[in-house]
Amino acid sequence: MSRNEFSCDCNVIHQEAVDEVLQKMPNEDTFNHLADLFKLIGDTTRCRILFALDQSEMCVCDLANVLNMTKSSISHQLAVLRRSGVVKCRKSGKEVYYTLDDEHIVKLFEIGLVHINHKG
Amino acid sequence: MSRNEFSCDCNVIHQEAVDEVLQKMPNEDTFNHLADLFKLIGDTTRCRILFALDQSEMCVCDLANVLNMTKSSISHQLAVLRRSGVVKCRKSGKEVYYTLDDEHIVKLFEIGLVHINHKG
DNA sequence: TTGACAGTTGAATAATTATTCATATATAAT
DNA sequence: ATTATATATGAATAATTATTCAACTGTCAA
Repeated sequence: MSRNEFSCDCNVIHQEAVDEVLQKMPNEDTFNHLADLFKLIGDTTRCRILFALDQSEMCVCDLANVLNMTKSSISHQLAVLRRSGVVKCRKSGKEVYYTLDDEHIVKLFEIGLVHINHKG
Repeated sequence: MSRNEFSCDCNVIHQEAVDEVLQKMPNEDTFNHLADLFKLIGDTTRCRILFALDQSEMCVCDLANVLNMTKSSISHQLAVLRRSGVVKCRKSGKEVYYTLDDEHIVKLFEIGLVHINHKG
């Protein structure tokens, strides 16, 4: 199936290395999920929302004030984050309160921040 | 400056929480760099290239075969990764060999993989 | 020197997506 | 009931970007 139809336009130069790496490569789904996760936090607005929610539970208006953006923008991004399962919300009166619902996000941020300090 | 011109279209509901979070928020540049880092690895092709290079030094043709994509595609993405300083290359004869040049990338992948296994 | 191969790169195309705008819903207050 | 507020959401717009295609450079071999 996947290995029988070739899209690459060149020959293998180091067959051993290629075979060895091919064996260790995770499947397509894994890479798609991995890329989706990083894509999710690869946006300034979502980064800031998640960072804020890591400090404190917040409603949409508070987030809009912290980020200095419209409620609509924030709400759209919160919907994305909610669909991906990294934040959860509870309703109380007119307001909807959001919290971070994923332990790994903060760890990724920590390593990311170390990375930034190491480079320019 | 940044706090005097308001783009948000609502009032603060919880002033204390907002102030506290605002104090702890990193600056704009930090979030931009952080988002750029995650954007960099938030692409299936680049994920696979980086994963492959973590296993073994490889030339462009080998990578094209491992990923089953054209040399041109791979080369374009390698250029992106090179500009961001996460891979480096050495030339030998006709070939150009790429290696991973960033300790943090692998750590981010590890956490990402744990994340995937925890969720769907 | 000619041809083949490895790799790069600019331009074009296609796809994705963040924000805005307008509107809709639900809750609270008057 | 009516009005104001908090939030959500669909559609449109604008910006970003991954891949393809074509052309180019540099290296090796004959």
